[in-house]
Formats: sequence, structure tokens, C-alpha cells
Amino acid sequence: MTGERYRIGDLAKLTDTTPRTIRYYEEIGLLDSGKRREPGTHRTFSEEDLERLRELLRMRELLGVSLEELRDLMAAESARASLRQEWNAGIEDPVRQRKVLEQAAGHIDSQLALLRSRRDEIEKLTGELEAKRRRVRDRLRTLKRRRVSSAG
Amino acid sequence: MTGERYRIGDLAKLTDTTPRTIRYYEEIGLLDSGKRREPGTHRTFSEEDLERLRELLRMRELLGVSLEELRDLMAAESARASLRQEWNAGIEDPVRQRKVLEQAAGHIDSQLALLRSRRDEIEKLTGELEAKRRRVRDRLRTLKRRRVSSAG
DNA sequence: ACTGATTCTTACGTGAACGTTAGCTTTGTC
DNA sequence: GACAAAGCTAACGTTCACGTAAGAATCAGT
Repeated sequence: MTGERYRIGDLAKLTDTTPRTIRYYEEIGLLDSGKRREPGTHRTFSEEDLERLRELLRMRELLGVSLEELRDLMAAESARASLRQEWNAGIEDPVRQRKVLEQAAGHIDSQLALLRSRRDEIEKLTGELEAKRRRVRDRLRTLKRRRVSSAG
Repeated sequence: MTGERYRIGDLAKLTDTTPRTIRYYEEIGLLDSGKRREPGTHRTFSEEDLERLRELLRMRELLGVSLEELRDLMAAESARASLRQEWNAGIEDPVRQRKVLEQAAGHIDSQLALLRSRRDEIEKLTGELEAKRRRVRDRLRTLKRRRVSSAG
């Protein structure tokens, strides 16, 4: 019922990072795996923790944002996580649920906006580069013709 | 005929950076403005230098690559620049030209490949996020219906 | 030629994101 | 319960990409 539990080294291998990175992310508040840990014991991670870490690394890699920006960006997951916790604890206040869900939706929207603007910039640059490549290829063709005509 | 010449401060304002950054880029070999500079004189930049710097900053911002990777990626511009120099100097060896142009085309292609893969990753993540947003919105709707029916 | 603004080189400082080391404790296995 | 493997905290080290400061030189306008 509780599912598998990963140790920090396993998690590191699964996400292709290092234990140090994971501890650091916890240190700056990107992961809260340490919160419900009994004092004097090792860290343990759930499947959800794994997914969150994967998304963190992906966003970071793709958008090149700082870890601080990332913390704000990923607030949606935290909200959903806290909701799930309350859910599991049996606290089912619909007003509170609405609030959390709306917050999550907002965060997801801002993530989407960022992704879209980034994609647009990339496509613009792609178009410019394609034009540049056409120019280079044109000049290569011109060069070939000239060689042929001078050789003929 | 030689066109305008910018001083480092002007260039910095035009590209929204600082003189320090420009000197640093020259220091690590991203810009070669210092090459043809008379000893004991200030740096001076051409329109082409401006364009190259703009592209550098753009690629860096968009792809989040390190300055070292950027140097390899932008080798196309260097090749084209060297070709133009030879051109202006009257050296018009078609074999050499072909080589340089083909090299430039190759570099542009690798830039394009990187941009495309990046765009694909972004679109994949976008799709996943949109699905997630739909799930959140569905739950919000469910929540609203429940409130209405319990109030009715 | 003077002068104020800009630039020069050299060198040390800085923040982010970890790497590495040291000494100790916890965990899985026989 | 012994023992190796992995994890823990605390602290210092490192790299990248510049920032900042100092003192001298150069440049643009008069």
C-alpha cells in the first residue's frame, strides 16, 4: 500500500544525478523528503518524490532556470502534494480543496506560458538559421557552377 | 566604406550587457575583436561583431549552454568571418572557399539539430503539462457539482 | 594642451550549484 | 553481533561567469 521506498543512492542513479545534489535540493527547499524523517535515520523516497525530482531536472535542463526560479515554478506540485496529504488524513474541506486546486492550475498555466514563449523564441531562431543555411548552400552551388564552366 | 565602429561601452548598451562580459568573451575566445588591435589602443567593434555578440547571447539564453559549448556551436560564424577576410584580401581560391562554406553549413546544421531537439523536448513536456492541467480542471468541475448538489 | 569620460590591464571578490573529504552512524547480510 | 556498504552532517574546495576595485593610459571635445 505504501509502495516502494528508494534510498538516496538508488534515487540518484534513477535520475542520473548524485546524492549530494539531492541533499542540496532538499537543503534549499526544492524537495521536502527530510520533513517526515525520524531523527537519526536515513532518507527515504517515494515514487512521487522520484517523479518530482525527474520533473525538476527536466525543467532545469530544458529552460535553464535557476533553482530559485524553479522552486516558484514547481509550487504546483507542492500544492498538490499537500492536498493529497490532507486528503489521506481525511480532511476533506471543499473550500480548501478548491483553493489548492486553483492554485495548482495557476502554477501549471505559468509553466505552460514559459514553455510556449521559449518554444516561440526557438522557432524564430530556427527560421533565421534556416535562411542562413539556404544562403550558404546557394553560394556553394554558385561555386560549383563556376568551377564547371571554368573547367569546360 | 568601413562602416561604423563601436566602442565597448556602446556595444554593451546595444546588447544589454557590460564591458566586462565582452572582455571576458574575448578572453575565452568567443570574440576575436582583440586580434587586429594596435597595441596600446582601445577595442573597436564592427557591425558584424555586434551581430555575432547578439547571436551568442541569444543562443546562450535560449539553450542554456555553457560558453565552451557555445564556442564550438558558433564556429560557423568564425569560419564565415575568416572567409570574408580572405575574400576582402583578394584571395579567391575556390577550393578553400568550398571547404569553408561546407564547414559553415555543417555547423549551422548542428545548431539546427540542437534547436529542433530542444523544441521537441519542450513540446513533449508541454503536452504532459496540458494533460495535467486538464486533470486539475476536471477535479475542480467535480468539486463544483458536488457543492451545487449538496446545496440544492 | 587640457580635461573629463571612457577604456585599459591586473587581480581579487562573488554567488550558484554542486564536489570532496572527514569522522561517525545506520542498514542490510552472514 | 560483526562487518562492509551506504548514508549522515559539517565544513571546506571548486568551477563558471562574470562583478568590482585600483591605478594607468587613451580618447573626444574644447
